[in-house]
Amino acid sequence: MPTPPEQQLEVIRRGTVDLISEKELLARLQSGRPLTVKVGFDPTAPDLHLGHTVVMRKMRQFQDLGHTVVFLVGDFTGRIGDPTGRSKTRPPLSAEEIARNAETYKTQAFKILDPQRTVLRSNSEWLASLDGAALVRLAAQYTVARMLERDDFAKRVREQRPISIHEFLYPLFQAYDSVELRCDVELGGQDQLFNLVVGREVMKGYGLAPQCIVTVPVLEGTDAREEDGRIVGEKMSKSLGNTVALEDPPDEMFGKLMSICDPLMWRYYELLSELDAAAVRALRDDVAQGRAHPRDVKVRLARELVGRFHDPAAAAAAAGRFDKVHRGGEAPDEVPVVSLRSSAPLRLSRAIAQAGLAASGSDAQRLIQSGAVEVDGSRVSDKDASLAPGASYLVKVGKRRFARVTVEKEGP
RNA sequence: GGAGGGAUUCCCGAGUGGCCAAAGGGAGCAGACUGUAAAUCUGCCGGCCUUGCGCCUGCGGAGGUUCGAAUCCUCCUCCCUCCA
Repeated sequence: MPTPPEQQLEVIRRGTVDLISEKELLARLQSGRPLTVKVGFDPTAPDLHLGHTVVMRKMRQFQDLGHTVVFLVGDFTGRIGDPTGRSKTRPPLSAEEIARNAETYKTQAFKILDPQRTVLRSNSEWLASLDGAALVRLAAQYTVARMLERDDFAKRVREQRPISIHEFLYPLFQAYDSVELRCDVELGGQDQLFNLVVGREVMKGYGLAPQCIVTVPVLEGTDAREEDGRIVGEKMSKSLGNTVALEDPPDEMFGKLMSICDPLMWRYYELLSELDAAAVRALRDDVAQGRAHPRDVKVRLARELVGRFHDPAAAAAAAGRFDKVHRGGEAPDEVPVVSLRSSAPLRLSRAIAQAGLAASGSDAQRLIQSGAVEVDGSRVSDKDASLAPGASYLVKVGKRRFARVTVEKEGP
């Protein structure tokens, strides 16, 4: 029993930024056939993170409404890199790497997507063999002036910074993917709007009905901060190191989520939580009125997300350990055990470095001098301190790096 | 094809012969404060050890000048801008 088109539109509209256009989309929904919905993913970052899940949840909604989602791995366009002015042409990935990344995508993506309604494709399938004539035809579909409307290009023109010709190919190729797949809808992050619009124009040039466009908000990374009541920060991205990866172990995922600033927590609730808007608003009111502690509300968020990508039991356990280690300052149940050998007293700085708690001996000395090191529960601030052989020590560096260091006597 | 500008420690960016492991900012780490929040303040921020006003590595690459070079000279590599 298919959902009525108007109702489908309602579901699709929820939480989106752009929808071009509702009228066109409604008409396609009314056709009654399953629509082809394309979403592109960069092949160089096989670690999916929470940022990806925003769009993936929207994909899932389409699937639940009976449509087909094409999970398109941009292995060919990945060689170019979406133009940012920074990126260099990337070396093509080997067939093995592509296959491996695709595999990783599959296992991670299906934590959210419905495998039955997902088609996995790679755009090298058709782009790698595109010949000169085809390229000319494609390039003829768009003008330089319109290309320069793109923010990033416009900015570089203004600043007289270089733009390589091949960067123009990225949006064109992405558009060509839509031609090849006869897309009804292309879905992406808000930052993709330009590329998606190019897709519409190019499709028209090929005599196809232009795809509808749906964009969702871009999730800020864990390092985003509040400024003048607004959230300011780069998008979540692996290269910026501000992600919460789906594959992060429970403790790590929990810890990362607890470290976000309060205003960001609401953003995450809005874009990632199962709670509906009203429930989130209620939580927000509770915190504002002092009825709830922000920390507890953040714990709730962290547990929900860890529970979804692992399981509720793991989430509860992670919460417990978090409390013990970070609130109580105790050592976790399992600390790495390191065994070192020495005949004479072993310098503490050296031991810390060898145990992997610091980058180098010099670094360890600095940490000791700044008061970051505890041995068996008491702070050591003498950089020349040493550990006697034949004993075991609990060494703590910083707030949460621990190791059980055993110094074994070494014979002559 | 012609003219000019540039390459500095993780990033940006000072530095035109010794006082430079190299200003300043960012990032990062640590301490204080906390809710392991965030913001703020403070410190650190190449490596090694026999911890010494010690040694080694370091300013695109290779040579050279000099008692001494990130700073001067030569060649090379790469990048950018403008003109055509």
